[in-house]
Amino acid sequence: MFREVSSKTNFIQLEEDILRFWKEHGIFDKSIETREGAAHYAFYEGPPTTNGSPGVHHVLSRLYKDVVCRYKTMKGYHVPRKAGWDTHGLPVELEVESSLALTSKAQIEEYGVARFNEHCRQSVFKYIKEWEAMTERLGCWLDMEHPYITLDNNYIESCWWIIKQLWDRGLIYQGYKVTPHCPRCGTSLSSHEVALGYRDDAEDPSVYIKFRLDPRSLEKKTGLHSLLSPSRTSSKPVFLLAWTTTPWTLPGNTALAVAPHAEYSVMEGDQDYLVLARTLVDRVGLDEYTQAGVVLGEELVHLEYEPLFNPHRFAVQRLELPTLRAKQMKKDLAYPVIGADFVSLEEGTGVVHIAPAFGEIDFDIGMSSGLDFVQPVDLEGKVTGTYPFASKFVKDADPFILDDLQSRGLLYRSEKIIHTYPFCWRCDAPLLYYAKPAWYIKTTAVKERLISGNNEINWYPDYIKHGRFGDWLENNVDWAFSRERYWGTPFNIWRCQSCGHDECIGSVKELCEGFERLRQAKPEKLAEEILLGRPIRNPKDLGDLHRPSVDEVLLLCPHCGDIMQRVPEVIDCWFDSGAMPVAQWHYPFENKDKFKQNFPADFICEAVDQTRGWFYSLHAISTLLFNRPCFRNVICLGHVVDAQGEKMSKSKDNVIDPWAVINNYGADALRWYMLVSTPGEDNHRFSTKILEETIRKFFLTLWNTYSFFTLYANIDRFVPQPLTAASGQPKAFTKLDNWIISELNRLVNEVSKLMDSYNPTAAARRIEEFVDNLSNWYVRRNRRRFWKSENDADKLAAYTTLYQCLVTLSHLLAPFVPFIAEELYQNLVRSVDSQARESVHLTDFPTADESKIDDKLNSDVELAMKISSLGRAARARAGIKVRQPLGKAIVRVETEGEKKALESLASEVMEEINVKQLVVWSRAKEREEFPSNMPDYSVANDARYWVAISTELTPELLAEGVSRELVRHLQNMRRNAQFDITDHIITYYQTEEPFVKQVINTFADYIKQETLSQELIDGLPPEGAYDEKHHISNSEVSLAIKKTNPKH
RNA sequence: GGGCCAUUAGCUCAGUUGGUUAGAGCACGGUCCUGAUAAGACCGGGGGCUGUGGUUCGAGUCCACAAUGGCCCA
Repeated sequence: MFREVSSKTNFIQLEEDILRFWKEHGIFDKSIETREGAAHYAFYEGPPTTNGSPGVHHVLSRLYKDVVCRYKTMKGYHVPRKAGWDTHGLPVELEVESSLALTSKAQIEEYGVARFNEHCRQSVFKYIKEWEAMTERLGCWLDMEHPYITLDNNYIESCWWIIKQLWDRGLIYQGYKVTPHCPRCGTSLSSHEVALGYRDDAEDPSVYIKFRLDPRSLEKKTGLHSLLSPSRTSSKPVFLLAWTTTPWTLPGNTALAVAPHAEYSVMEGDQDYLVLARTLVDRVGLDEYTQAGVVLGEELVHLEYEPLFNPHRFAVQRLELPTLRAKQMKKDLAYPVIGADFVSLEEGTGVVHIAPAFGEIDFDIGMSSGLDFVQPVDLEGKVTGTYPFASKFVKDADPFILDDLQSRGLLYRSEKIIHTYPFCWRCDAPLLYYAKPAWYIKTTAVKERLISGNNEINWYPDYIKHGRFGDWLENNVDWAFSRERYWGTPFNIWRCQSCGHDECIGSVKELCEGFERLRQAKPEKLAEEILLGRPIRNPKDLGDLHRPSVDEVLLLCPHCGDIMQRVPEVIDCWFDSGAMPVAQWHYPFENKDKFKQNFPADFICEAVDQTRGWFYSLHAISTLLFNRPCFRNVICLGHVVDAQGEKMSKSKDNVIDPWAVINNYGADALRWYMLVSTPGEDNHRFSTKILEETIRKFFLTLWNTYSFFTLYANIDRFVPQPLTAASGQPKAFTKLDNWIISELNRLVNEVSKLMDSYNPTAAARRIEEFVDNLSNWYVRRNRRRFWKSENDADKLAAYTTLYQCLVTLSHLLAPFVPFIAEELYQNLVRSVDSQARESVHLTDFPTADESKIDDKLNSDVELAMKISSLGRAARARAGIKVRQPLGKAIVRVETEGEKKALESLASEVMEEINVKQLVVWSRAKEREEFPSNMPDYSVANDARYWVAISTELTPELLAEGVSRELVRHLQNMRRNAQFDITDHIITYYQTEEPFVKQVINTFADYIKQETLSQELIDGLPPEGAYDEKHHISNSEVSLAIKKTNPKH
């Protein structure tokens, strides 16, 4: 016996029970252990950043990972799933900063790095708990008992090892990186944060600055020289006119850029010449000037001009790029004019002011052209040096700078402009693009291998491979992977205080040895440091490798014997996560076998924003270390957006809490909805309305089929037997039995194929289609076989068929909706077979029995459905209820084959459209045209088929119609009276209409059988009977029913 | 500003290598069926495939440009 299944069920309760079952019996562990020794399928978990509670938009990737891994497990693979948590980085720091109400790096240092980092650690673990709870409740199986956590010492040590490998190969160097910098918070912002703070109504100066060309360099250049010679007697100075909205960057100017192929006008005024792009003269509006001539931009290149502010005069260093060595003091300094293709001729003057200390393009061109690097601003945004406007905040310095230039006649014009400018999303300070020291990994050294390795990866969808990801690799630049922050993997470089020598430390052991050498070689140095009040730490006592304690470890410089201390940076958290193939196993310090077994990954899956994030950091590190890609298959998902297609964000207040959804609708419903509604790579619009639709359409249909089965199977005490041997009478199987089994096996094939090509959406949609067919065609057409009273071979065949479908479905559904699949399996399989595996998730994925697939039968039934559909349309057109039997239907099909097919299924079609006779013509043989206006027939057609239904109502047909009418009323009454489905009754009727009485007599057997009536009594019902009055055949009929005791 | 993706009915989505009348579900109106179903069937209204050009005998499918949205990068 099966457990009784109500047609209405509480899915939430069901899921919680199953979660308990899995936990109590360790089903997840078993699903992995039982596959030990089988082919290994390596999965890498992309670690979620644990800086906040999981939202419904985080559910999607968890889901896809789970579905694929569950599928592969059922396919016989050994699929361990180590969880991982990304615990470092700015996102975590920001979360903690806001909780502690800290707003700048200075405040963090004042608060104490040790305490601050401790908060980060706490915060991370708090969110990990939430993630664990949600992951588990969703039914996503992941080994969260043994996760890798990027903050673990072992994890950090593996990262150190990687960096050391690269360091030894000369792939790590220090350079500068221009980042959007918040001067108040003292920190760089990620591009995402920058995007949060754009304002399009920022007011800034819009100023035109005159740069005086060095007369000595003018002598050399013939083009300009000859142009100017007639009036050179008056020795008017020549200026290049440049435009800027950031006057405060002018002290950092070290070059001017022009477009080599553009024309520049030389404009003559009373006092001077101004040079600017010809096409921009009118826009700038040089009314008091006249054009003296035109030169090409390239003729200006290599001219030199006088700096506005010679850094040497204001106690600011002038460095040489790319070496960053300080340059000699020079009084008559001159900077070069250079040619560059980025010079805009749309706005400004066509002469661009270049300050390599500010702006990425400026810095890049500084590096490639060997310009000077002058940094007159500190990290708080204050002007340094001895300028008249020194120590002012840059924006406040602007007017003073302009006054200064004005007084020297170097300001041509000063206006205001409203434009878009980024501000800090937290503190509103204007962001400064600022060149800061940074450490780089020379990924460009392996660029070709990065690209060729990408070709070995299967991307889903495939266009990412040569699109977003491929493009990114083609434009590869070195990876700036250091951060001037606190909570992260400490960068394992120690630098000598005296000679500047750098040493990379590759393990904790090396660190200890280095310290030991210092202690033995220079005990007096150490003592000195301690005397100076400096905390010194022996790495042996280092409980935790994070800042600030790791900063207190000093080492001995092998070159000069002085003390080395760690550089202040921590590592980009993307490096952490990209290191996981190695670091999750603490490789190479332990687990060499585990690493080997799991590298490279067979499968990873994340959202599309990871192309430049985790997908890249994995690929880059793997290529650098092992010269090969580290994942074979990758699903790249779209994002979850709200019902309007807008991004979910706290500020828009459209974030959906997954718990609210799960507690309302259940995890399976959420899973199925997210899988089916939208293909993985598209954006997922999240709508609870459509989620509800999914439940109605799929879950309730499936559930009711299941509930229908258990209801009748229990009544008939059905015992499942192998399909082929249903009571030894395979002939008992009907065409429809064979058909649904054929469809089932086809489904198994298709689902496997789609899952093998990493397409759960298409697979799930196929299942949905099958369930629809099963419920709304197979079960509906075969209902009578289940509820008839004979327990014969035909009935057994029907049970066996439906049972087989449901059981197979439970296996097919297991990866997608693990809860309901388990419920089906436990009740349908485990309850009758104690030898069966403990859980559906420990079973094998079904394989199709090819011999059961009958394509001909599939298309035949499809034709029968089509014809039935047209038949119903024809009836509806005539306005005759389906319940009213009609005499004859004439069908015209195209081919003889179709004719035969339809005739073989004639009984199904006749029953479906309720006619007594079906005549089939094929146009191929019976050539005559199908009569389009047959009297007494109602016709419906589509492009290929015609169906005509006789509308003639004979007294016999009418009588039968009335009998069915009576049956329907009695059935409804049984339901209204809340009789049990198996209750037997006595039926009473009273009517004045002799026709109705006659019908009841004629169809007594039929009525009794359908309504489980033992007797049909013409007369008053006894006390306690349930009665209703109905209009049948234009007369009033009183009906009453009363339960009897069942005979047995 | 650049790159990638998407845009098909009010909503969510299918539409194979370009080929007769562009489909389904939900929603809406009507009719019907039903002792498994919160379901289902039939009819109907509602798109001419975001727009504009092109290639072609033929374009929702191919190409170009544009608009809108999403993502990434500036």
